[in-house]
Amino acid sequence: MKKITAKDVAALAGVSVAAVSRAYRVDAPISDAKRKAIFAAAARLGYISNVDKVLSKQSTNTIAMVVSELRNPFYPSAIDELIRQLPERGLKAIVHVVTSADEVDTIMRQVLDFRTEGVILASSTMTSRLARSCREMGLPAVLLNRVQSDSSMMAVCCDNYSGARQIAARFLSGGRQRIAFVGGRSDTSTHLERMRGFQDQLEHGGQSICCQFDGGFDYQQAFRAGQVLLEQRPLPDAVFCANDIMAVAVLDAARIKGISVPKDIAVIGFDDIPMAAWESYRLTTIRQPLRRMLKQAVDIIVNADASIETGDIRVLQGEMQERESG
Amino acid sequence: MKKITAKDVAALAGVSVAAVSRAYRVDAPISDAKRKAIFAAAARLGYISNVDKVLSKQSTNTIAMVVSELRNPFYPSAIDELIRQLPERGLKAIVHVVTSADEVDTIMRQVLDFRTEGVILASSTMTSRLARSCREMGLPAVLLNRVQSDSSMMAVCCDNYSGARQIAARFLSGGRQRIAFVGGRSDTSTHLERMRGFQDQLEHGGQSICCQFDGGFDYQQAFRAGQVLLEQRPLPDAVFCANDIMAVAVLDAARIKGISVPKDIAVIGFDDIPMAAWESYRLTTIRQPLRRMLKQAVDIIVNADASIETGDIRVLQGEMQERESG
DNA sequence: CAAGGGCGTTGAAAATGTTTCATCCGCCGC
DNA sequence: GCGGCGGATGAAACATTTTCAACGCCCTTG
Repeated sequence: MKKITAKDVAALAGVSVAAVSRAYRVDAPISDAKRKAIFAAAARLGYISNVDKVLSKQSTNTIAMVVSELRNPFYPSAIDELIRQLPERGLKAIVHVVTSADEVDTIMRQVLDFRTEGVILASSTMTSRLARSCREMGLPAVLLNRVQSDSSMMAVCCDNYSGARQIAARFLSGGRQRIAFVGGRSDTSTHLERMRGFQDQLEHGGQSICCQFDGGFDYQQAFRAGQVLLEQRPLPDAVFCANDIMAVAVLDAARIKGISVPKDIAVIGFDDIPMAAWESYRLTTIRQPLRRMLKQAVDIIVNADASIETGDIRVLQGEMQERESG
Repeated sequence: MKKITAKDVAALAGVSVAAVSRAYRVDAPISDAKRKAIFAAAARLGYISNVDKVLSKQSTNTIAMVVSELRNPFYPSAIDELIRQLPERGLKAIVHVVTSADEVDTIMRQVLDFRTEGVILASSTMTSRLARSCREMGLPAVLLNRVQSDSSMMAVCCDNYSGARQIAARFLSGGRQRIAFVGGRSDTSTHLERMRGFQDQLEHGGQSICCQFDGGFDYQQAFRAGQVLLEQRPLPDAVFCANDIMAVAVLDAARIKGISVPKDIAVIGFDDIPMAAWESYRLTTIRQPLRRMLKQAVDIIVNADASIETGDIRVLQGEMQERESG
């Protein structure tokens, strides 16, 4: 197959080669209409401009990570783990922090502008659309702890479902009778899976969630939810919070009300953020195997040529960290 | 002045133009010796390669931020504040997370590879060398909360010295008599300024630090330091921790020992990380004006053309957040 | 030890892309 | 209506990249 050159594009678009060259420069004197026509022709022929060639030859050896919820210490921990692992593989990392106000297109442009070997997507929202865009652009993307219905994606997850079941089992074997749940945002897969696993195991033990609250994966909101929860009568004697930040908030609420943990109420979280081990909290939780998760994520990106077409979802087991809270 | 082309470089280096072209591609078949010779000749003539031209035409509108201590929530908060401010200015952010094990050269290459309008340096170590490299490369750099002896740098700082004096004054006016200090890492300007301000004000009130501990700006280390501190007899009745993470660790240590805060001992931190406001801690601290600090930092970068030569150090006042711990 | 083959490097030349420059064209002010 | 300004354009000059044949080094093998 003959190589596509600017001349071919020019012929198809009915312009000169000079115009094609100009179309790829941001400040060049060329009309928008002509540039659009040239891009259309180039896309149809599969023309790779010189600019693209230069950029693609820049060796990056870099992996991008997209995160959105920096205030949840789980994400800083994940980043930290990533940058610890990369040097020994000869890789570097770059982090894109996005807000929920950002547009998918904006983020994608940013991710693509800074050329990388692949992207680890750990933002809580928009992940599926971002992942699809990456795929269209031929950029390997791995979802971290997000599962999409689209099973052709690549993803690395902690087994949220089974972790939540372990928590329910622990409550049941501890003889807990009135079991509450503080959820995160119901549009996230982590929330859904953790709730489902928790419910399923409770039902398996002949119980069910006695009351449920919305903590929004956020300390402040979960603290208020905890205050309400702890005013329920009869008082729930166990509560599973869908992540550690919310569990910590509930512990704080309990402390203020003088409710004893775990005697009066057991509290268990999920993630095992550094604070869970702190002396003020001693939070029992499911540890997400961050080291292995990020290793797998990087593996997937590095070997992406092989697996880019096939879905590749790896589910790793978390481990219960038994501390004093439940 | 005649434009420098690859032909000139080739002539000076005694090679063909093809070799010059190849020198700028990472995977090109060219010997290291020849590439080095070509780069030397190019540097001498001021030759701008095509690759450089293409890259410099990439419009970035992006600001880089270099951080190193993600486990201290202050830095995630700073990043968060940055990305909140940028969209309305038509800018984006990209974050480089470095470890203390990284080499300055490695980081610089990474920062430069991803072309940006400027860089905000908030890493705790190596900042001065990084800043110098940036200057050499013509990349505007602003130190965030680091001051270098080299006053020609650009920097935005919280007034650590005066904040620490406020804390000492508060201890003095509260009638505290045995006043302790938990320091961070003594090679950082934040540690030094906060200690100096604290000492100066204590001395001004006729007191001095009764005992000092090394908390390494880290929860675990500060927790152990706190345990030792709280076994001193007579027990110190006030302690200033050079940042909030360490203050929180000391509060935890006090809680375990059953020592009452602030009755038996007052604890004050510095930064006002989100956790300081949490119900478990209610930590009195000096709030770093993150919003204004980052606004100033971005201002400096955006207007860098004007001020790049002149040192520009802006010191903003923090504000005491009076909570229950001291 | 010599022949041969593979592999990385090289410069000349061909192919490709970029910039200059003269020109065109539409628009505006006079 | 006319001059002039400024952006857009293509041809051609110029610059860069790629191809290709050849070279030389090194290692294998007879």
